[in-house]
Amino acid sequence: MHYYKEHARHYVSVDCVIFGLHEGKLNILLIKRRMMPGKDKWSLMGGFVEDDESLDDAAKRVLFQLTGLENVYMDQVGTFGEVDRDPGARVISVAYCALLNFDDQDHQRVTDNDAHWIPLEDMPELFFDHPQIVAKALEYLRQQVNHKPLVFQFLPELFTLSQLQSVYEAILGEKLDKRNFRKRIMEGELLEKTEFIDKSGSKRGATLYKLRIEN
Amino acid sequence: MHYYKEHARHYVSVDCVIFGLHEGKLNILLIKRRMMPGKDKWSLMGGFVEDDESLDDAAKRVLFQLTGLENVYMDQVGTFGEVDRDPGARVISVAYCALLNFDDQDHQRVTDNDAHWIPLEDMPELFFDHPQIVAKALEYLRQQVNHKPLVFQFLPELFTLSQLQSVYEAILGEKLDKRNFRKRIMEGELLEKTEFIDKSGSKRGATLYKLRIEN
DNA sequence: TCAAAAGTGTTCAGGGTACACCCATGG
DNA sequence: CCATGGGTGTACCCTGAACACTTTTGA
Repeated sequence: MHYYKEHARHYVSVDCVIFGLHEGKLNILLIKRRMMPGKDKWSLMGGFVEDDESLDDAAKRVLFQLTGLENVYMDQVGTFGEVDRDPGARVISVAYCALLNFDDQDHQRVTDNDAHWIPLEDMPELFFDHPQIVAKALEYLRQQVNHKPLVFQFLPELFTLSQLQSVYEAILGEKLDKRNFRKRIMEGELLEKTEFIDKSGSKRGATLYKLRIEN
Repeated sequence: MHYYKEHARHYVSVDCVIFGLHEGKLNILLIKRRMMPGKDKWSLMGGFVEDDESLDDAAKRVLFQLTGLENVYMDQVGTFGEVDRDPGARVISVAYCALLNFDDQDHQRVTDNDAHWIPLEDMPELFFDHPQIVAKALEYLRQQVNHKPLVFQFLPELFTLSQLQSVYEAILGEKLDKRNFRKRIMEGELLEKTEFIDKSGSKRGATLYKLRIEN
């Protein structure tokens, strides 16, 4: 069983593109790196994959460290392995995207990690190949949003149709027609009207909906 | 710069799901493993990522070793990192799919590697998590085939519309209507009629087409 | 009473699907 | 002359897009 030993071993990391919706805009959670290489530069939250954890577990751990959240929706979006992508050492990075409800996060943890929510449109310069990683994650999100029920990850359990529409609009970056949107979303039969009314967004009040079957 | 050293390093491999079209069916190139673990079992062709090569380069190298082909269309389809996925050692595997023209391969190399083309529908039991890798690659192929001009990778430079249609049918696993297919494919304006006629498939002969602009 | 968001239907166009026959040729 | 694959057009349906007014109520 000497076969494996002939070969190189590599640092493997996970990098998380964490999406959240804040003030009607799609935001990404970025950190200021506190260590070299890239100290004080903006980057994605990442971490190394250790011996006893799968890639998915590593991604969950990293997300938990930063936000205090578990059971968050995550998907692998690609793996980045250029030899020189990290100037400090050869690191192969598996990128994940995470979708979370902005209000659920543990703000203390986020602050402690020097992390900040940045609207997509104000994206600063990022370290390494992180711009490509973000681009890939965003492409993934936009492509999947019409095929999988991803949008609900951004919302609380109960939500109004207007809120739901604004999530779509934030992700796709375009305004949608209200009547067409409601017709389409209702045909899906994913939603269930509740008895509750949200009066926070309007004087008249809007019906709150929930997902019909959990997930 | 001691930061990296605290962390584990891992074997990283690439595994290639190599698709080709043979006798009207979608085939995958599989090998009988010649070494432990998994000796004499069917598996995908893979190889370890070395220090001086990117993931993409490693995938190209593996494909070249097996088929003698360069400049083959390849895409990354996912990364598999369960701790115990390889019983011999922890190996994180980046999966690629490759699409190639069956007739271009170097048969000698293929034979030397104990590789065999197997129709998708006759897939044998595969080692490790290779069944999931194949499933992911196939899902990717089917999803992308209507968005990217992947199908031409399976064909020679000149091809008939019937050949093109049979590629779609093999990938999607269903028969298509000839008139609708031709109408749709012609509206795309990707194809250019040539002066050449292929008499090998029929007595009447069929017009040969090529891609309008290279790739 | 008015501003601000909620809620609600119809029309039209374009794309996708279903469908059947003649053509050219080699054997 | 006939078997085989090559090549062609039309009718229908359904999905997706455009579009405007009424309702409710807190301030």
